Amino acid sequence: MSKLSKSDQTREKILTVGWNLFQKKGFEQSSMRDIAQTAGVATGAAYYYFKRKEDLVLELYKRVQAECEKQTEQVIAKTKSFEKRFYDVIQLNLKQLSPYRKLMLVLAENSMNFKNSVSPFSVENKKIRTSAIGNVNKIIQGSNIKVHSSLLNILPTILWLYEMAIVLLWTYDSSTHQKKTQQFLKLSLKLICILLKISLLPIPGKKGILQMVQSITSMATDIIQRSYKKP
Amino acid sequence: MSKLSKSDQTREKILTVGWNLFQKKGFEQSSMRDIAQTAGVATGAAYYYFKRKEDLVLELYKRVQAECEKQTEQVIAKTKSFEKRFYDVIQLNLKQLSPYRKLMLVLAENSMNFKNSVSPFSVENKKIRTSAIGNVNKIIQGSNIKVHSSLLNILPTILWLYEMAIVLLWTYDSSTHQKKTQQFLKLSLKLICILLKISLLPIPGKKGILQMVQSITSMATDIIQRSYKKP
DNA sequence: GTCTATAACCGGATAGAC
DNA sequence: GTCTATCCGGTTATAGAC
Repeated sequence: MSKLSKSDQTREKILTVGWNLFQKKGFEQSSMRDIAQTAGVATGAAYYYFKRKEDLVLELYKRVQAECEKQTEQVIAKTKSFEKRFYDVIQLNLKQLSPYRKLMLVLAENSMNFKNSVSPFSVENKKIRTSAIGNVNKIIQGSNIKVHSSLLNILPTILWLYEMAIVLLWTYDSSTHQKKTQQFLKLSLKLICILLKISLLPIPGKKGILQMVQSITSMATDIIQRSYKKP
Repeated sequence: MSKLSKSDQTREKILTVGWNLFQKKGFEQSSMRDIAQTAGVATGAAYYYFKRKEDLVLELYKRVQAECEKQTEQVIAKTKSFEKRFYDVIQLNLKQLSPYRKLMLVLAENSMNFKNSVSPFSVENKKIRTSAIGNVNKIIQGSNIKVHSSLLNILPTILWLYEMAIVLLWTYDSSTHQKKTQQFLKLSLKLICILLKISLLPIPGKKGILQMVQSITSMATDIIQRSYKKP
Protein backbone atom coordinates (compact mmCIF):
# COMPACT_ATOMS: atom_id res chain seq x y z
CA MET A 1 0.00 0.00 0.00
CA SER A 2 0.88 3.68 -0.34
CA LYS A 3 3.00 2.95 -3.39
CA LEU A 4 3.96 6.30 -4.79
CA SER A 5 2.73 7.18 -8.24
CA LYS A 6 5.36 7.55 -10.91
CA SER A 7 4.93 11.30 -10.71
CA ASP A 8 5.46 11.31 -6.96
CA GLN A 9 8.48 9.08 -7.32
CA THR A 10 10.08 11.55 -9.73
CA ARG A 11 9.22 14.39 -7.39
CA GLU A 12 10.81 12.65 -4.45
CA LYS A 13 13.84 11.73 -6.50
CA ILE A 14 14.40 15.37 -7.46
CA LEU A 15 13.95 16.44 -3.85
CA THR A 16 16.43 14.00 -2.36
CA VAL A 17 18.98 14.57 -5.10
CA GLY A 18 18.59 18.32 -4.62
CA TRP A 19 18.99 18.16 -0.84
CA ASN A 20 22.02 15.94 -1.30
CA LEU A 21 23.73 18.26 -3.73
CA PHE A 22 22.91 21.30 -1.60
CA GLN A 23 24.46 19.66 1.45
CA LYS A 24 27.51 18.52 -0.51
CA LYS A 25 28.27 21.52 -2.70
CA GLY A 26 26.21 24.32 -1.22
CA PHE A 27 23.01 25.91 -2.49
CA GLU A 28 24.42 28.43 -4.95
CA GLN A 29 26.96 25.95 -6.25
CA SER A 30 24.35 23.38 -7.19
CA SER A 31 22.62 24.24 -10.44
CA MET A 32 19.17 23.06 -11.44
CA ARG A 33 20.78 21.46 -14.49
CA ASP A 34 23.01 19.46 -12.12
CA ILE A 35 20.11 18.39 -9.96
CA ALA A 36 17.91 17.42 -12.89
CA GLN A 37 20.67 15.50 -14.60
CA THR A 38 21.69 13.65 -11.43
CA ALA A 39 18.05 12.79 -10.85
CA GLY A 40 17.87 11.48 -14.41
CA VAL A 41 15.32 13.98 -15.70
CA ALA A 42 15.41 17.00 -17.95
CA THR A 43 15.81 20.52 -16.58
CA GLY A 44 12.27 21.33 -17.59
CA ALA A 45 10.98 18.42 -15.55
CA ALA A 46 12.60 19.74 -12.39
CA TYR A 47 10.91 23.08 -13.01
CA TYR A 48 7.63 21.35 -13.64
CA TYR A 49 7.68 20.10 -10.05
CA PHE A 50 9.34 23.08 -8.39
CA LYS A 51 8.79 26.58 -9.69
CA ARG A 52 11.96 27.89 -8.10
CA LYS A 53 15.18 26.34 -6.93
CA GLU A 54 14.46 27.65 -3.48
CA ASP A 55 11.26 25.66 -3.30
CA LEU A 56 13.36 22.54 -2.89
CA VAL A 57 14.64 23.90 0.41
CA LEU A 58 11.24 25.22 1.34
CA GLU A 59 9.72 21.78 0.96
CA LEU A 60 12.25 20.35 3.39
CA TYR A 61 11.55 23.07 5.92
CA LYS A 62 7.81 22.49 5.63
CA ARG A 63 8.12 18.77 6.24
CA VAL A 64 10.34 19.18 9.26
CA GLN A 65 8.04 21.78 10.79
CA ALA A 66 4.99 19.57 10.25
CA GLU A 67 6.75 16.68 11.95
CA CYS A 68 7.72 18.95 14.84
CA GLU A 69 4.20 20.09 15.49
CA LYS A 70 2.97 16.53 15.56
CA GLN A 71 5.38 15.76 18.36
CA THR A 72 4.50 18.85 20.39
CA GLU A 73 1.46 17.10 21.88
CA GLN A 74 3.66 14.63 23.73
CA VAL A 75 5.87 17.38 25.13
CA ILE A 76 2.87 19.26 26.45
CA ALA A 77 1.47 16.14 28.09
CA LYS A 78 4.64 15.68 30.15
CA THR A 79 4.56 18.82 32.30
CA LYS A 80 2.65 21.99 33.15
CA SER A 81 5.82 24.04 33.56
CA PHE A 82 5.92 26.58 30.76
CA GLU A 83 9.69 26.87 30.84
CA LYS A 84 10.15 23.11 30.53
CA ARG A 85 7.56 22.82 27.77
CA PHE A 86 9.00 25.63 25.67
CA TYR A 87 12.54 24.40 26.20
CA ASP A 88 11.61 20.90 25.07
CA VAL A 89 9.77 22.16 22.00
CA ILE A 90 12.73 24.28 20.92
CA GLN A 91 15.05 21.32 21.43
CA LEU A 92 12.67 19.20 19.37
CA ASN A 93 12.83 21.75 16.61
CA LEU A 94 16.63 21.89 16.64
CA LYS A 95 16.90 18.11 16.72
CA GLN A 96 14.63 17.71 13.71
CA LEU A 97 16.55 20.32 11.78
CA SER A 98 20.00 19.10 12.76
CA PRO A 99 20.64 16.80 9.79
CA TYR A 100 20.08 19.79 7.54
CA ARG A 101 21.75 22.52 9.55
CA LYS A 102 24.03 23.56 6.70
CA LEU A 103 21.12 23.71 4.30
CA MET A 104 19.16 25.82 6.75
CA LEU A 105 21.83 28.48 6.20
CA VAL A 106 20.00 29.30 2.95
CA LEU A 107 16.92 30.21 4.97
CA ALA A 108 18.94 32.11 7.57
CA GLU A 109 20.93 34.07 5.03
CA ASN A 110 17.78 35.19 3.27
CA SER A 111 15.72 35.59 6.41
CA MET A 112 15.67 39.37 6.26
CA ASN A 113 14.63 39.36 2.60
CA PHE A 114 10.89 38.96 3.03
CA LYS A 115 10.33 39.03 -0.72
CA ASN A 116 12.33 35.83 -1.03
CA SER A 117 10.10 32.79 -0.63
CA VAL A 118 12.85 30.98 1.22
CA SER A 119 12.81 33.47 4.10
CA PRO A 120 11.00 32.11 7.17
CA PHE A 121 9.11 35.41 7.11
CA SER A 122 7.92 35.32 3.49
CA VAL A 123 4.29 35.10 2.34
CA GLU A 124 5.00 31.61 1.10
CA ASN A 125 5.74 30.64 4.69
CA LYS A 126 2.71 32.32 6.19
CA LYS A 127 0.95 29.02 6.78
CA ILE A 128 3.90 27.53 8.60
CA ARG A 129 4.20 30.71 10.63
CA THR A 130 0.56 30.86 11.68
CA SER A 131 0.73 27.23 12.58
CA ALA A 132 3.93 27.67 14.57
CA ILE A 133 2.49 30.60 16.53
CA GLY A 134 -0.57 28.47 17.23
CA ASN A 135 1.79 25.82 18.47
CA VAL A 136 3.36 28.23 20.95
CA ASN A 137 -0.13 29.12 22.05
CA LYS A 138 -0.82 25.46 22.79
CA ILE A 139 2.25 25.42 25.01
CA ILE A 140 0.98 28.44 26.91
CA GLN A 141 -2.53 27.08 27.38
CA GLY A 142 -2.84 25.02 30.52
CA SER A 143 0.69 25.85 31.63
CA ASN A 144 1.72 27.54 34.88
CA ILE A 145 2.46 30.82 33.11
CA LYS A 146 1.07 34.10 34.39
CA VAL A 147 1.75 37.46 32.75
CA HIS A 148 0.62 41.06 32.69
CA SER A 149 -2.67 41.36 30.81
CA SER A 150 -1.24 43.74 28.22
CA LEU A 151 1.12 41.01 27.06
CA LEU A 152 -1.47 38.26 26.77
CA ASN A 153 -2.40 38.82 23.13
CA ILE A 154 1.08 39.26 21.77
CA LEU A 155 2.82 36.67 23.92
CA PRO A 156 2.63 33.80 21.39
CA THR A 157 4.07 36.05 18.70
CA ILE A 158 6.88 37.31 20.93
CA LEU A 159 7.82 33.82 22.01
CA TRP A 160 7.70 32.54 18.45
CA LEU A 161 10.04 35.36 17.40
CA TYR A 162 12.34 34.32 20.21
CA GLU A 163 12.19 30.70 19.04
CA MET A 164 13.07 31.79 15.49
CA ALA A 165 15.98 33.84 16.81
CA ILE A 166 17.33 30.78 18.60
CA VAL A 167 16.97 28.62 15.49
CA LEU A 168 18.76 31.19 13.34
CA LEU A 169 21.53 31.61 15.89
CA TRP A 170 21.88 27.82 16.01
CA THR A 171 22.15 27.72 12.23
CA TYR A 172 25.21 29.95 12.29
CA ASP A 173 26.73 28.43 15.43
CA SER A 174 29.88 26.52 14.47
CA SER A 175 30.79 25.40 18.01
CA THR A 176 30.72 21.61 18.47
CA HIS A 177 27.13 20.39 18.75
CA GLN A 178 26.14 24.06 18.79
CA LYS A 179 26.81 24.09 22.52
CA LYS A 180 27.11 27.88 22.58
CA THR A 181 23.54 28.22 21.37
CA GLN A 182 22.51 25.61 23.91
CA GLN A 183 24.08 27.62 26.69
CA PHE A 184 22.51 30.84 25.54
CA LEU A 185 19.13 29.13 25.21
CA LYS A 186 19.19 27.98 28.82
CA LEU A 187 20.23 31.36 30.20
CA SER A 188 17.93 33.45 28.03
CA LEU A 189 14.85 31.27 28.49
CA LYS A 190 15.25 31.44 32.23
CA LEU A 191 15.56 35.22 32.02
CA ILE A 192 12.42 35.45 29.90
CA CYS A 193 10.44 33.46 32.42
CA ILE A 194 11.70 35.66 35.24
CA LEU A 195 10.78 38.81 33.30
CA LEU A 196 7.30 37.45 32.61
CA LYS A 197 6.83 36.86 36.33
CA ILE A 198 8.14 40.34 37.13
CA SER A 199 5.70 41.83 34.62
CA LEU A 200 3.00 41.24 37.25
CA LEU A 201 4.81 43.16 39.99
CA PRO A 202 4.64 46.93 40.50
CA ILE A 203 7.96 48.28 39.28
CA PRO A 204 9.13 51.80 38.44
CA GLY A 205 9.22 52.32 34.69
CA LYS A 206 7.14 49.21 34.01
CA LYS A 207 4.74 51.12 31.79
CA GLY A 208 7.50 52.31 29.50
CA ILE A 209 8.96 48.88 29.13
CA LEU A 210 5.62 47.25 28.34
CA GLN A 211 4.99 50.00 25.83
CA MET A 212 8.35 49.31 24.22
CA VAL A 213 7.71 45.58 24.00
CA GLN A 214 4.35 46.23 22.39
CA SER A 215 5.76 48.74 19.92
CA ILE A 216 8.58 46.48 18.73
CA THR A 217 6.24 43.49 18.44
CA SER A 218 3.73 45.47 16.45
CA MET A 219 6.49 46.72 14.16
CA ALA A 220 7.78 43.20 13.63
CA THR A 221 4.36 41.81 12.76
CA ASP A 222 3.69 44.82 10.53
CA ILE A 223 6.87 44.25 8.59
CA ILE A 224 6.31 40.53 8.30
CA GLN A 225 2.68 40.87 7.27
CA ARG A 226 3.66 43.36 4.61
CA SER A 227 6.02 40.74 3.16
CA TYR A 228 5.25 40.63 -0.52
CA LYS A 229 6.39 38.61 -3.49
CA LYS A 230 9.09 39.76 -5.86
CA PRO A 231 7.53 42.36 -8.20
CA MET B 1 41.49 72.63 -8.80
CA SER B 2 40.47 69.10 -7.90
CA LYS B 3 39.28 68.41 -11.44
CA LEU B 4 38.49 64.75 -11.63
CA SER B 5 40.56 62.62 -13.98
CA LYS B 6 38.70 61.14 -16.93
CA SER B 7 38.75 57.77 -15.21
CA ASP B 8 37.23 59.20 -12.04
CA GLN B 9 34.62 61.02 -14.07
CA THR B 10 33.52 57.77 -15.69
CA ARG B 11 33.47 56.11 -12.29
CA GLU B 12 31.32 58.84 -10.80
CA LYS B 13 29.02 58.75 -13.82
CA ILE B 14 28.43 55.02 -13.41
CA LEU B 15 27.84 55.48 -9.69
CA THR B 16 25.25 58.21 -9.97
CA VAL B 17 23.47 56.54 -12.86
CA GLY B 18 23.42 53.29 -10.89
CA TRP B 19 22.05 54.89 -7.73
CA ASN B 20 19.43 56.66 -9.78
CA LEU B 21 18.24 53.52 -11.50
CA PHE B 22 18.25 51.55 -8.24
CA GLN B 23 16.10 54.19 -6.58
CA LYS B 24 13.75 54.37 -9.55
CA LYS B 25 13.37 50.73 -10.57
CA GLY B 26 14.77 48.80 -7.63
CA PHE B 27 18.06 46.95 -7.30
CA GLU B 28 17.18 43.62 -8.89
CA GLN B 29 15.24 45.32 -11.65
CA SER B 30 18.19 47.41 -12.78
CA SER B 31 20.65 45.40 -14.83
CA MET B 32 24.29 46.25 -15.25
CA ARG B 33 23.65 46.45 -18.99
CA ASP B 34 21.04 49.13 -18.26
CA ILE B 35 23.36 51.08 -16.00
CA ALA B 36 26.31 50.87 -18.37
CA GLN B 37 24.24 51.88 -21.36
CA THR B 38 22.61 54.81 -19.56
CA ALA B 39 26.03 55.94 -18.39
CA GLY B 40 27.24 55.70 -21.98
CA VAL B 41 29.80 52.94 -21.48
CA ALA B 42 29.99 49.24 -22.29
CA THR B 43 29.02 46.56 -19.78
CA GLY B 44 32.64 45.53 -19.42
CA ALA B 45 33.62 49.08 -18.52
CA ALA B 46 31.15 49.15 -15.65
CA TYR B 47 32.60 45.89 -14.40
CA TYR B 48 36.07 47.35 -14.71
CA TYR B 49 35.20 49.90 -12.05
CA PHE B 50 32.93 47.75 -9.90
CA LYS B 51 33.55 44.05 -9.62
CA ARG B 52 29.98 43.35 -8.57
CA LYS B 53 26.71 45.11 -9.00
CA GLU B 54 26.39 45.24 -5.23
CA ASP B 55 29.58 47.27 -4.96
CA LEU B 56 27.69 50.24 -6.35
CA VAL B 57 25.50 50.22 -3.25
CA LEU B 58 28.46 49.48 -1.02
CA GLU B 59 30.25 52.59 -2.25
CA LEU B 60 27.28 54.73 -1.29
CA TYR B 61 27.14 53.19 2.16
CA LYS B 62 30.86 53.77 2.66
CA ARG B 63 30.64 57.42 1.74
CA VAL B 64 27.68 58.08 4.01
CA GLN B 65 29.38 56.37 6.93
CA ALA B 66 32.58 58.34 6.41
CA GLU B 67 30.61 61.58 6.40
CA CYS B 68 28.81 60.49 9.59
CA GLU B 69 32.00 59.85 11.49
CA LYS B 70 33.34 63.24 10.56
CA GLN B 71 30.34 64.87 12.17
CA THR B 72 30.54 62.79 15.33
CA GLU B 73 33.15 65.10 16.83
CA GLN B 74 30.71 67.96 17.00
CA VAL B 75 28.07 65.83 18.69
CA ILE B 76 30.54 64.71 21.34
CA ALA B 77 31.61 68.26 22.03
CA LYS B 78 28.06 69.30 22.88
CA THR B 79 27.45 67.17 25.98
CA LYS B 80 28.91 64.65 28.39
CA SER B 81 25.65 62.73 28.71
CA PHE B 82 26.14 59.34 27.12
CA GLU B 83 22.44 58.94 26.34
CA LYS B 84 22.29 62.28 24.55
CA ARG B 85 25.48 61.66 22.65
CA PHE B 86 24.50 58.20 21.44
CA TYR B 87 20.99 59.38 20.56
CA ASP B 88 22.35 62.24 18.48
CA VAL B 89 24.85 60.05 16.67
CA ILE B 90 22.17 57.55 15.73
CA GLN B 91 19.94 60.37 14.52
CA LEU B 92 22.85 61.70 12.49
CA ASN B 93 23.27 58.30 10.91
CA LEU B 94 19.60 58.01 10.02
CA LYS B 95 19.51 61.53 8.62
CA GLN B 96 22.48 60.91 6.37
CA LEU B 97 20.98 57.68 5.11
CA SER B 98 17.46 58.99 4.67
CA PRO B 99 17.72 60.01 1.00
CA TYR B 100 18.67 56.43 0.22
CA ARG B 101 16.40 54.54 2.60
CA LYS B 102 14.87 52.43 -0.15
CA LEU B 103 18.27 51.54 -1.50
CA MET B 104 19.44 50.58 1.96
CA LEU B 105 16.89 47.78 1.78
CA VAL B 106 19.43 45.92 -0.36
CA LEU B 107 21.84 45.96 2.57
CA ALA B 108 19.16 45.05 5.09
CA GLU B 109 17.77 42.19 3.03
CA ASN B 110 21.20 40.66 2.68
CA SER B 111 22.39 41.56 6.15
CA MET B 112 22.29 37.99 7.42
CA ASN B 113 24.23 36.71 4.42
CA PHE B 114 27.74 37.42 5.59
CA LYS B 115 29.24 36.00 2.41
CA ASN B 116 27.53 38.76 0.44
CA SER B 117 29.73 41.84 0.25
CA VAL B 118 26.70 44.07 0.56
CA SER B 119 25.89 42.80 4.06
CA PRO B 120 26.93 45.28 6.75
CA PHE B 121 28.61 42.29 8.41
CA SER B 122 30.69 41.11 5.43
CA VAL B 123 34.50 41.07 5.23
CA GLU B 124 34.30 43.81 2.66
CA ASN B 125 32.74 45.99 5.33
CA LYS B 126 35.21 45.14 8.06
CA LYS B 127 36.92 48.51 7.83
CA ILE B 128 33.67 50.42 8.15
CA ARG B 129 32.71 48.20 11.07
CA THR B 130 35.94 48.62 12.99
CA SER B 131 35.75 52.32 12.42
CA ALA B 132 32.12 52.48 13.55
CA ILE B 133 32.87 50.54 16.72
CA GLY B 134 35.75 52.92 17.35
CA ASN B 135 33.29 55.74 16.89
CA VAL B 136 31.03 54.32 19.60
CA ASN B 137 34.08 54.08 21.80
CA LYS B 138 34.73 57.78 21.30
CA ILE B 139 31.20 58.49 22.48
CA ILE B 140 31.80 56.43 25.61
CA GLN B 141 35.16 58.05 26.43
CA GLY B 142 34.74 61.12 28.55
CA SER B 143 31.01 60.59 28.96
CA ASN B 144 29.12 60.18 32.21
CA ILE B 145 28.66 56.45 31.65
CA LYS B 146 29.55 53.92 34.35
CA VAL B 147 29.12 50.16 33.94
CA HIS B 148 30.06 46.85 35.49
CA SER B 149 33.69 46.02 34.76
CA SER B 150 32.84 42.79 32.94
CA LEU B 151 31.00 44.82 30.31
CA LEU B 152 33.70 47.38 29.70
CA ASN B 153 35.50 45.57 26.88
CA ILE B 154 32.47 44.49 24.95
CA LEU B 155 30.37 47.60 25.48
CA PRO B 156 31.34 49.36 22.22
CA THR B 157 30.51 46.20 20.27
CA ILE B 158 27.17 45.72 22.01
CA LEU B 159 26.16 49.31 21.47
CA TRP B 160 27.25 49.20 17.84
CA LEU B 161 25.12 46.07 17.33
CA TYR B 162 22.21 47.97 18.88
CA GLU B 163 22.84 50.90 16.54
CA MET B 164 22.84 48.54 13.55
CA ALA B 165 19.60 46.98 14.74
CA ILE B 166 17.99 50.41 14.88
CA VAL B 167 19.23 51.29 11.39
CA LEU B 168 17.92 48.03 9.95
CA LEU B 169 14.57 48.45 11.69
CA TRP B 170 14.37 51.99 10.32
CA THR B 171 15.09 50.68 6.83
CA TYR B 172 12.01 48.48 6.94
CA ASP B 173 9.81 50.97 8.78
CA SER B 174 7.10 52.23 6.45
CA SER B 175 5.39 54.52 8.97
CA THR B 176 5.52 58.20 8.01
CA HIS B 177 8.98 59.62 8.71
CA GLN B 178 9.74 56.27 10.35
CA LYS B 179 8.16 57.57 13.52
CA LYS B 180 7.67 54.07 14.88
CA THR B 181 11.40 53.50 14.83
CA GLN B 182 11.87 56.91 16.42
CA GLN B 183 9.55 55.97 19.25
CA PHE B 184 11.23 52.64 19.78
CA LEU B 185 14.65 54.28 19.74
CA LYS B 186 13.73 56.68 22.53
CA LEU B 187 12.23 54.00 24.74
CA SER B 188 14.89 51.37 24.16
CA LEU B 189 17.86 53.69 24.54
CA LYS B 190 16.52 54.91 27.86
CA LEU B 191 16.09 51.30 28.96
CA ILE B 192 19.64 50.44 27.95
CA CYS B 193 21.01 53.32 30.00
CA ILE B 194 18.97 52.24 33.01
CA LEU B 195 20.19 48.67 32.65
CA LEU B 196 23.80 49.84 32.43
CA LYS B 197 23.34 51.77 35.67
CA ILE B 198 21.70 48.78 37.31
CA SER B 199 24.62 46.59 36.22
CA LEU B 200 26.59 48.24 39.05
CA LEU B 201 24.06 47.35 41.75
CA PRO B 202 23.91 44.05 43.63
CA ILE B 203 20.93 42.20 42.18
CA PRO B 204 19.83 38.56 42.45
CA GLY B 205 20.69 36.70 39.24
CA LYS B 206 23.01 39.44 38.02
CA LYS B 207 25.82 36.96 37.37
CA GLY B 208 23.65 34.88 35.05
CA ILE B 209 22.51 37.88 33.06
CA LEU B 210 26.01 39.27 32.62
CA GLN B 211 27.14 35.81 31.55
CA MET B 212 24.32 35.71 29.00
CA VAL B 213 25.18 39.11 27.58
CA GLN B 214 28.80 38.09 27.23
CA SER B 215 27.93 34.77 25.60
CA ILE B 216 25.64 36.31 22.97
CA THR B 217 28.10 39.09 22.22
CA SER B 218 30.96 36.64 21.79
CA MET B 219 28.78 34.50 19.50
CA ALA B 220 27.86 37.50 17.41
CA THR B 221 31.45 38.64 16.98
CA ASP B 222 32.52 35.06 16.26
CA ILE B 223 29.96 34.73 13.50
CA ILE B 224 30.76 38.10 12.01
CA GLN B 225 34.54 37.59 12.15
CA ARG B 226 34.12 34.26 10.43
CA SER B 227 32.33 36.02 7.57
CA TYR B 228 34.02 34.83 4.43
CA LYS B 229 33.75 35.56 0.73
CA LYS B 230 31.72 33.46 -1.66
CA PRO B 231 33.75 30.34 -2.44
C1' DG C 1 -5.01 16.73 -18.48
C1' DT C 2 -0.25 14.92 -16.97
C1' DC C 3 4.28 14.77 -17.74
C1' DT C 4 8.95 15.21 -20.41
C1' DA C 5 12.35 17.17 -23.31
C1' DT C 6 14.63 20.71 -25.98
C1' DA C 7 15.69 25.26 -27.05
C1' DA C 8 15.74 29.88 -25.91
C1' DC C 9 15.88 34.16 -22.89
C1' DC C 10 17.84 37.07 -19.51
C1' DG C 11 21.18 39.08 -16.62
C1' DG C 12 25.45 38.72 -13.78
C1' DA C 13 30.06 38.06 -14.67
C1' DT C 14 34.66 37.28 -17.34
C1' DA C 15 38.28 37.04 -21.23
C1' DG C 16 40.74 38.92 -24.26
C1' DA C 17 41.32 42.08 -28.32
C1' DC C 18 42.36 46.91 -29.19
C1' DG D 1 40.71 51.67 -19.82
C1' DT D 2 37.26 50.42 -22.99
C1' DC D 3 35.02 47.37 -26.00
C1' DT D 4 32.94 42.90 -27.95
C1' DA D 5 32.03 38.33 -27.42
C1' DT D 6 31.17 34.74 -24.44
C1' DC D 7 30.12 31.86 -20.45
C1' DC D 8 27.10 30.36 -16.98
C1' DG D 9 23.02 29.38 -14.48
C1' DG D 10 18.11 30.53 -13.15
C1' DT D 11 14.07 30.53 -15.55
C1' DT D 12 10.56 30.23 -19.32
C1' DA D 13 8.31 28.81 -23.68
C1' DT D 14 7.04 25.45 -26.45
C1' DA D 15 6.21 21.28 -28.59
C1' DG D 16 4.84 17.05 -28.06
C1' DA D 17 4.43 12.14 -25.75
C1' DC D 18 1.49 9.45 -22.86
